[in-house]
Amino acid sequence: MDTEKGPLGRSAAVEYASWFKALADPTRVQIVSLLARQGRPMNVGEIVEAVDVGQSTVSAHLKVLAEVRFVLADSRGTARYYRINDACVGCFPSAADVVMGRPAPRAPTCGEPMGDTS
Amino acid sequence: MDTEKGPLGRSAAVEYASWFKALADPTRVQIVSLLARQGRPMNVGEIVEAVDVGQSTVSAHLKVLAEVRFVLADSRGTARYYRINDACVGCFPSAADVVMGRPAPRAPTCGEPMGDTS
DNA sequence: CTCCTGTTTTGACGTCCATCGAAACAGTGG
DNA sequence: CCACTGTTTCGATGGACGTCAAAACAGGAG
Repeated sequence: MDTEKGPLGRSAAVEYASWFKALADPTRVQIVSLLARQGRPMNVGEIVEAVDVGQSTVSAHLKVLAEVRFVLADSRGTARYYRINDACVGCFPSAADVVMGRPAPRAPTCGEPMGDTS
Repeated sequence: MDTEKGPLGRSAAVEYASWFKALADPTRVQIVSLLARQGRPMNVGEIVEAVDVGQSTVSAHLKVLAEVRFVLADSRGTARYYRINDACVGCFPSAADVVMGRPAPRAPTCGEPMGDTS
């Protein structure tokens, strides 16, 4: 459970860093926050209207976020609906706790909702 | 308090992203976690021994972390002691909560411990 | 003043990233 | 089959990042 006083293992640090990196861009923060607050699936066009970058850029960001499982995709017809991964809503702040040297009291376990197990 | 359903304002997103970006590197995650767990000031040499990159690299990372106020520096003699910023221990996970569309129940307010108000 | 130790800064190198416009792809409807 | 709409992928461009070795800086001891 990694309760040592030393540094995080390199592999754990790599994984946590990959999560933070997914949110290391303002546009991606906006997208995730938008999907989390709306709490409903949104298609790419809707998202593009909310953040002021081009549509292909939004698509690229969504790809990044989906690869880390922050968002999940659902194809309906020609459109693609993205929604937030509810597991991450609890899990990601826990990661912040761990890095900050706290126990993670919110999400008991995290399975592997964000791990790159695609 | 930003309780809207729309996206985060661009400026807020930029600020949050800058915090996440500070932890978007494995070595920096290790450093922060090390300082948090040790709970005591450590000089650069100690930190270098815990993470396996060169010393100038550690120094560069510490500079990044200090700019975002994740760590604080204290010069004693020729050595420089870095310690975790306790405000961030509570504040940063709250940021994760906000982005994830949650109220931030842990840190009542955050002053401006990490803001670039230097 | 001169060495020594601990740290930051500089310069360089290779890699990754955000963004855009244009092109390719995929369903849907005429 | 063809047009249309929503989305992804491609190619390019400019900028930022992580890392290192070497050089510059600073405080303390002889």
